[in-house]
Parts: sequence; structure tokens; C-alpha cells
Amino acid sequence: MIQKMLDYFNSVHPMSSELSDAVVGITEIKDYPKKTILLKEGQVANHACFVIKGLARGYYTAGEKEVTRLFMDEGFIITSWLSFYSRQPAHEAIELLEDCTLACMHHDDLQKIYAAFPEFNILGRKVTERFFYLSERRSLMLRRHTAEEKYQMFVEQYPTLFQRIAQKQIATYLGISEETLSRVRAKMLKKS
Amino acid sequence: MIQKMLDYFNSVHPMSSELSDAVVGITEIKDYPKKTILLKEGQVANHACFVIKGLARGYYTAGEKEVTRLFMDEGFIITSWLSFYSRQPAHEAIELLEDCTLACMHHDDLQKIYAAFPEFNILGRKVTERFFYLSERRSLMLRRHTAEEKYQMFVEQYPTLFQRIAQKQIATYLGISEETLSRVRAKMLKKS
DNA sequence: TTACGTTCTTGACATTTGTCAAGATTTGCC
DNA sequence: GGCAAATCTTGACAAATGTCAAGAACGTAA
Repeated sequence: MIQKMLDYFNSVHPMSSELSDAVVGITEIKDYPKKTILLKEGQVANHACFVIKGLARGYYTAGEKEVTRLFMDEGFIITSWLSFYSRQPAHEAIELLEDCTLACMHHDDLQKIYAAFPEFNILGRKVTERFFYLSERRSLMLRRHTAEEKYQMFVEQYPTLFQRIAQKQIATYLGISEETLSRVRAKMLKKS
Repeated sequence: MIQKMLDYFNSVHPMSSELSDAVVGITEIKDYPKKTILLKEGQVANHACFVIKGLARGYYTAGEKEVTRLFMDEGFIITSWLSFYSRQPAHEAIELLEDCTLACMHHDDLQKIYAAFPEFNILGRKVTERFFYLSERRSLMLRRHTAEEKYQMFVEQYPTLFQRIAQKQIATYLGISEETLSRVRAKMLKKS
């Protein structure tokens, strides 16, 4: 189980076996059922959880409505990075959309490893860069595009994911209304 | 001059005097005139430049139009992070909006410091985290808000900056047309 | 199976924003 | 100062998207 996470870390930056052991030492494998709220708005994100199996979403509430900011599936690390890094209350919540198996690390334990193994900071930096990259890519996708373009990009970028997610959540993710998404889909079906 | 950069680095993570000297050793202070293109789309970003004085913008071209992704002023580090770290061609260009004084470090020299001073990786990681944080915050601001809300947030968040930047660039940054921005401003003036 | 709640679709209409075009204002430069 | 270029403003209209409301389709549990 935990091997999936180690494989991922090693692919980012190879770890010595001592470092690897230390990482395993602070990692806890947990199963959570669908609909679990892993993090509430206003809480500090103390854990970073590698997704071994399952799917989650990060969202925030604006007025009455929930706006989905991102989806996190296998190979992703679940946390509110803003909160996890800054130690400030999160502005977003995290909800599991499917039953999940997660490999969780506590912030403080992670800091100890950063201190004990300076080279782990290279890995930390690269993981951060990777999520930075994904975040920027999402942000770019949402900028200056029509509803139709955004949905097409979403389907192309996440060909398996979009079938696992309710449309109203895809809609808030894309920043369009549920109805508009429905119409876009109808229009695309006609064409093909 | 270079002290401003050292102060910033030390505030992120304290540096030993040896490390500090090594950083100074690879840093070059340069003056560039307004309108200089520091990085073109398709080039690899070889430098990371701390802004001592001045202002720049990162943008990409979508079809005919330029879309401004971010502004970088004093205390910011100018580069395309994605390109700088991945050594891949950048998807964005960087243009100076004012005459600038920059403290520039070359990617390869920086790598040597990472190797010689493992603890510098801590600083590198934290700087990356900080820019990730700023990126996410920008991304949030642009989501699900009206033109008026976005402009108000921009003014509040960058009270000094918005007076230094042409409106059409603020408009592309906010993802709205120049005309809409102009109307929003007119409307806000009336109210106050 | 039925009954219920949720999700998805569709129509009518309102609102926001974009586009095009013209004119006003500001800026840079000789 | 005065001209040219760039920037900003304003109006009229078009396009995209949102909102409200109703009904269809789907999944789930008794």
C-alpha cells in the first residue's frame, strides 16, 4: 500500500533507505468512507495525505453556494496547501467523493524529517513545484475561455475523472452554472 | 542594494555567513530599461531575478491577445518558475513595465549552491511554497466573481500597484475587457 | 415494485459582459 | 508648445451565461 507513495516520492527525487524508513515511520494508512469531511473551512490543515485509492474535492463556500476548486484522485496529495504551509486556517474544505485509502503525514512530523534530512527538502521543493504547476494549469484553463472550451479541456485532461463526478460539481469547478454545462453537453452530443 | 535580497532570504530562512557570501558570489546586479523583454515564450528561463526596484508582468498570448498572468514588483522574484525548475521552454513571457534594478542568479550557479549547502534547500523549498501560495491566492480571486468585485479586490490587495499599471493590462489580468473595467471604475467613482 | 429524493435537462427571460466604433484625454517626444 | 501615438471613456448593440421554474430521468431504500 504505502509502496505507491514511496514509488511516487522516488520518482520525484530518489530517497536513501534511511530517509525512506523515516518517511514510512511518520505515515499512517487510513480508510475513510465516502462523504467524510477531511478538512473544514476555518481549520488548520495538519495533514498531507497521499491518495492510494479514491477521489476527493476541495471547495469553498461563497455565499450560499459551494465552489469546487479542485479534484484529487490517485497519486494526488490531499491537503490545503495554503493552510498546511502557512499554518493559518484554511479557506477551503475537503470532502471525499468516494471511499478512500490515504497515506497521511502530520505537518510537525514532516518538519522533523525536513530538519533531519536536508536532502528531503529537495523532494519537498519538487513536490511543491509539481502541485504549483498543476495549480497554475488549472488556473490557466479557467481564464478567458468559454463554457464549451472549458468543458472540453476538462474532459480531455481528465478522461476518466469526469465520469466519476457529479455534473453540478464539475460545473462549479469550471465556474459555470449547472444548466449551462448541461446545455454544452447536449450541444456536444449532437455534433458527434 | 543586494542587501534587500539577503534580508528577504534571511526572513524566509536564516543563512550562515558562508552561505550568504556564496549567494552574493553568484548574484549580478543589473539595470534594465522599461519595456525590456526578460523572457520570451518558448525560451528556457535561466535566471531568477529578485526585484530591487521596478515592476514587471508575466503574460502569455492567446490567439491575438496578451493575457497578463501576474505582476511582479519590489521583493518579488522574476522568473517563470515552471521553466526555471523543469528546464523546459516557458509558456509565458516577461516584460518590464518600469526601469528595473534586478539581482539575478543563474540556474546552474544556484544548483551549485544547493549542492554545496544542503540547508539552502530549505530556503528554496520555502520560497517555492511562498510563490505557490501567492499563485493560489491570485487564482482564488479570479474565480466566480463579478468584474466589479475583482477590481475592488485588486485595488485592496495592491493599493500602490494599481496606480502604476495601465488599465488594459489590469483588465487582461482580471479576465475582463478594457471597456468593462473602465465602466466599473466610473461606477465606483460615482458611489464615493 | 413503488415512492422518494437527487440529479439532470429544457424553456423563457434577465443580466452581465464583450465587441465595435467614435471621440476625449493623456503621454511621450521633437 | 504642439503633434502623434497610446490610453481611456462612452454609447449602441450582440453574445454568452445566469436565474428561475418545471418536468424527466435516475438511483436508492423500504
